[in-house]
Amino acid sequence: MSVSRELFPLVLVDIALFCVDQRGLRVLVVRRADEPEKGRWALPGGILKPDIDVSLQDAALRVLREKVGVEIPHLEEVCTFSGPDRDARGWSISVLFYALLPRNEIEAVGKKKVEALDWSDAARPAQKLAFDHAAQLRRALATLRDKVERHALPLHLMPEKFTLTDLQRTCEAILGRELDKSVFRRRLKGSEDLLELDEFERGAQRPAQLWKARVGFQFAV
Amino acid sequence: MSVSRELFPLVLVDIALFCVDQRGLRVLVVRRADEPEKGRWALPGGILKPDIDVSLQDAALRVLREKVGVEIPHLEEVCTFSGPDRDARGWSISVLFYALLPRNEIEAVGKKKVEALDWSDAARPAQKLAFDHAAQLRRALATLRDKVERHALPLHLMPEKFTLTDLQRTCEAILGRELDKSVFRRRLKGSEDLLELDEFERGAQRPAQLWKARVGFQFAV
DNA sequence: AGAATAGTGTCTGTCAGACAGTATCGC
DNA sequence: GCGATACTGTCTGACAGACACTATTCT
Repeated sequence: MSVSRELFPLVLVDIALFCVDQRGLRVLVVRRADEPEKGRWALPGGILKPDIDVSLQDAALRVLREKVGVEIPHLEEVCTFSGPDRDARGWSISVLFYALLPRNEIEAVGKKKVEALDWSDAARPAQKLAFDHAAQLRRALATLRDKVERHALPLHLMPEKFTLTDLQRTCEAILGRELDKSVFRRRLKGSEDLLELDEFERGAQRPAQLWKARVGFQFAV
Repeated sequence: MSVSRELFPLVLVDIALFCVDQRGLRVLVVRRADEPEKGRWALPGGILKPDIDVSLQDAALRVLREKVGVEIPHLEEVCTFSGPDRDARGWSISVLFYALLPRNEIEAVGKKKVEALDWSDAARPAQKLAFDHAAQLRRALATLRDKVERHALPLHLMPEKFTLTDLQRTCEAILGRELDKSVFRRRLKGSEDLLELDEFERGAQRPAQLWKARVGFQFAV
């Protein structure tokens, strides 16, 4: 069966892949290898393939696997972007997701890939992004911030074991502001998703207790 | 230009159109006039038409105009539903929106339309809905409730002039629980979006002061 | 007067912010 | 001991819930 191309929009998925490193909250950007906008920086994205994807979320996971080389533990839909002029190929829809990458997997990103990629400042990306990806990034960041602001714990960004100070620094990186230690820890007392370990991280000063996320925890309020 | 149909998913928009009447929060359902699922009840929806729509939101407004016969003041995206099996026509994407219809425009709905439609209980629809529209309705309702729970005022559902008791009943209908009058009114004191009028609604007992929404108010927290 | 609805006042518990204070490490 | 980091205690103000109270109308 063949139909007119003009009757069907191009369907894409784009992903804002966030991580938190020493510099703060970062987002992955890749240099486009193909037209349109070849050579410019953009959020990783790709065309939906109905023959192999079973859902849009599945397509986003595949794109991350193919272009970035990692399995992502957490992916969430943000919203759609659509219209006749946002992509040179014609009427298009982008379904935007955001994903969270654990701190200990940052190094693995892009290992087997040839395309240039960069971890850019999520709030103020150094690169001018292609398409409407600057707006997409703002929306993804706002959605993520809103969730953490509403007291969801971004445990997907943490390694298996972490200290509460680690977790606080991660939240601060997302929100872009400092949190009060006492308030933060008081809130955590009521969390079902945190498990206390009998281990301590020994560093330069007083050892800090280690915690881990409950298996099957939800990134929710 | 012609391309294989299998490479392009069907792109649809569906809308949960809410109103509040004497019975509570209702959602519009229509009886499908065409295959697939002909004769079954569903949320109003339609196929994106890239030749006339300039965005998905625009497509949703057009569908409401065509199938329901009203201009909707407020439309908001909820999320997408996608996959190969949710529609008999093949791999499909539905972008779900919810819309709010002012109390005084309920009567106008479906006047010039032949298709059967019904205002169904939004929390417990009487009809068994086609496709995955039952899940879509649950998501739309959850999104709307979340917003009102977070103290957004559903002014889009109100007529031009209304009493605070009216507004409270509307919030209660959405949330499915009663609110405390004193708490509700205390909150409204700080609202920038409400304007006091020098008019009163005279009813069976003590007259109630009338209010109106600020022009250009946002349905936000 | 009494019922009904509109609108206000007040007590209380919870929780966030602020910040001081204590504990335990390395040096 | 001293600096640094981990962790706790406490005061306060904002606000939500509960509920009693006053105000104004109709019958």
